[in-house]
Amino acid sequence: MAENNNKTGGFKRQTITEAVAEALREEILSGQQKEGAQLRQDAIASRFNVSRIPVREALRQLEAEGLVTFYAHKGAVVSSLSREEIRELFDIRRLLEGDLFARAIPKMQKELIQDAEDILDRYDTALENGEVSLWGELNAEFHHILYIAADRPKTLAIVQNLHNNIDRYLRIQLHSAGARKNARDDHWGLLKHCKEGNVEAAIKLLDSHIQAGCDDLIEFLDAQAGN
Amino acid sequence: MAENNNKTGGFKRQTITEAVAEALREEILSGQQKEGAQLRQDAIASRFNVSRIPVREALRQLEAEGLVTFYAHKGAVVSSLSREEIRELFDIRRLLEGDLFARAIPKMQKELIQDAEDILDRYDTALENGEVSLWGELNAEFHHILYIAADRPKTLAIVQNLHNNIDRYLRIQLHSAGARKNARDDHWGLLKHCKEGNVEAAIKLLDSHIQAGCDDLIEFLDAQAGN
DNA sequence: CAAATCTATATTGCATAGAAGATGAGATTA
DNA sequence: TAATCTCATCTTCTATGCAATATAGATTTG
Repeated sequence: MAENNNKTGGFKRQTITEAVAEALREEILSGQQKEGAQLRQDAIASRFNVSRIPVREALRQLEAEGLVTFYAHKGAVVSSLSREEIRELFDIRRLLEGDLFARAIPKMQKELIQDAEDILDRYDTALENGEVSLWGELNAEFHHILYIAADRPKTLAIVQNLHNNIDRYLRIQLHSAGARKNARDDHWGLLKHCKEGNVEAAIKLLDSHIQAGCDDLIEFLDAQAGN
Repeated sequence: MAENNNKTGGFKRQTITEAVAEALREEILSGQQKEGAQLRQDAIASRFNVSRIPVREALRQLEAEGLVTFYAHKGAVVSSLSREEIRELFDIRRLLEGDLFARAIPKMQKELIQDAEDILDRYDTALENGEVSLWGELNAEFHHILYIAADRPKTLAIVQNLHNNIDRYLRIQLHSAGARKNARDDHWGLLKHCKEGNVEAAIKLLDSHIQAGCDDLIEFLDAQAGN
């Protein structure tokens, strides 16, 4: 607990509440805490060597983000999404990310496209080496860099939250090699359209890319539920 | 849908945290707590006759909703939005509400349209009688009923949150009689398109309706800042 | 007189503890 | 046997208190 002790020169002071929120969020996103799991406050508190108060505050924040659900006097559990809700979140993504992408493409600088290219290269090597956790990170990083030039912080925050609510399901689906390869091809295609400034083609591809991801995921979940 | 009529003493049907969150949210939405206002925990706690713990948890939730901002060791203040952020939120509304509306119109039942009509009638009388607070409520109720048939809870929740972030600015603008009358005409037009099942015209009108609201608001804010 | 430093006070952040509500196993009854 | 009740136990929920931090005014210093 001595790592928080930045008395001099500490620009960013983090309270315990925020640190716990971040840690728990990461655990949920990574699937370490699975959907429906009970989040017992004193267990979490003793795991982080803090009291239950900052744990509770962190859980309230995650509740507002949609990642956990509170039941009065029964505690918090990791939220779960129905098929319909998953589809709905993907539909919202198509709308918002399409808008972001269309706004971003005309404003992209060369170096930004270069950065995106670097990410895709690393993505490809991660794919070959089967580094699953890296794959997810780079995928998120790539999509993020595509939208950053749009300069739309509020939209980006919503999109980020949508990803936070979906990612733990997507992570399950990473086992589908076919989906990964399709995603890779799509990504290079998206980048090509960016370079050429072809907004219409780019958006169309993004739309089908997200839709395909959704369909793959649902199919995977159904298959998993059926076995 | 928040009828909270127990002002003195104990909150009963919820946890105190949730009750405080609801009450504070309402105060911010209504403009009773203005943007930039310091939300001192002790003052709020003693005002509701509770301790600071549920107050802090409520504030964390409102933070995640975007209504307040925490500064470590300095406390929470009511969030404020720049012109650009306001515009952005309205743009997101156009996207999401357009989608909701398009999905809802084909599924609307007669009685639902009747309910919407009733709301508009009450809206008109409220307009004539100058009942400002009622106006805002009915406006929200009308828009909500237009989207409910879409059966898209996640989208609706996001839209609801967008409204929560915008409404206190809109409420300032209610003084513009012209805007109110334009809104009324738009609303009747929207309902007419619903009855006729004319999705395309309905969406187009909704889009310009929201856009006009945004333009009016920005203009109003600029004029107010300039005086 | 201005700038820096110190001190007092107010406010937040967190821990501890006890009250309130939920859960489940064993006892009791029909 | 089956259903219901009771009680012990666990967990959450909230209050209280203390420590850490920020802020403003007073004091000192150059």
